[in-house]
Amino acid sequence: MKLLDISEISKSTGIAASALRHYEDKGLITSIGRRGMKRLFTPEVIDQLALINLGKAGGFSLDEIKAMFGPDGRPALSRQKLHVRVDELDRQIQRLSSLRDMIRHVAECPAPSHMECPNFQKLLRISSKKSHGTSPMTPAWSRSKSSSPS
Amino acid sequence: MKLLDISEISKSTGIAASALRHYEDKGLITSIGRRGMKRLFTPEVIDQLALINLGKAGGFSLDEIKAMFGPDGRPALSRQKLHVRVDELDRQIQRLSSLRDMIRHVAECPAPSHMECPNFQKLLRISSKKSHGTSPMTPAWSRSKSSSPS
DNA sequence: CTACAAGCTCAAGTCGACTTGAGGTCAAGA
DNA sequence: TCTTGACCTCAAGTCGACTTGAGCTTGTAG
Repeated sequence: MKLLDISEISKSTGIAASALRHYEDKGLITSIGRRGMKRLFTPEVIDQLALINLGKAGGFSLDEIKAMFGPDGRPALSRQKLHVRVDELDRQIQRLSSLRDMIRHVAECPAPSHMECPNFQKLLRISSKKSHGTSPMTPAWSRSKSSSPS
Repeated sequence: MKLLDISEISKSTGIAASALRHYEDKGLITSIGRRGMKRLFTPEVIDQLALINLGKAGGFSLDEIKAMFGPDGRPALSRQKLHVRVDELDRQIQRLSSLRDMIRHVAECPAPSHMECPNFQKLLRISSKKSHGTSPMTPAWSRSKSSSPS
């Protein structure tokens, strides 16, 4: 089984070496040794990193991701808590769908100010209701860099 | 039309007064005047705040939200750009759905380490493929405080 | 009239997830 | 053997979205 050094991992995942070190510091991934001073990883970490990316895309913090599927591959959370996550995600998906519908509406509605459009108002009210379910979730997967098509 | 002061807005929306000031500083909402030194808002801002919350839930930065539906209610982005947002949201929804399925799987699969479960592997590969579409989106609506049911 | 709770401003701090920089180490090729 | 370039560590910096704190102002209840 070929062992990979940090730059190979970085190249094949697109994740910066500094970030990989950071992940190791935080215990999300593990290097299985060193060649000289350089870290060596098994190809397996590539999958783990895919999982980490997915978790991040889902808005979970590194600590949470670690708790859900640790570097050893064993979930450190109870079934119960995982199901809570699942429900949170379902709500989040609902919210995103609402938002998408509203943005689509904004893009298409000819009203000068969308706040005056009864249709828009309706969408807004609906989405407000929905979020009043159970969750105090206050997310924002901040895009910091990248994206932003001028 | 009754004018509201900052604490009334705060109470009815659950958003901290400091955050409301922050939003005004950034130009997301506008107070229509002062009573003495105290800001006065029209009830309309409550809707705007609902919209802001939705945008945040969608992972947009305050600047982006401002660009999409400004404090005056006029979208400052072209239809084109809004549609790009819509597509981004669709992809994000896909990602979240994948993640939800995987977490659900982790919660239910009896395998000692989910990475060894072919089923899980499959889910992971599928979700990796999907995100290789068009987007460089690297989100994470960090939960910082709140939530975390012990 | 005076006290006070509630607001205000402005600067500085916080939190998570990294990035950047300075200075050190080492395996491998010329 | 010497050089080099890839990697290392550790501390400090950055970014967004607020929060906190210090010190000031003011409408209103007593």
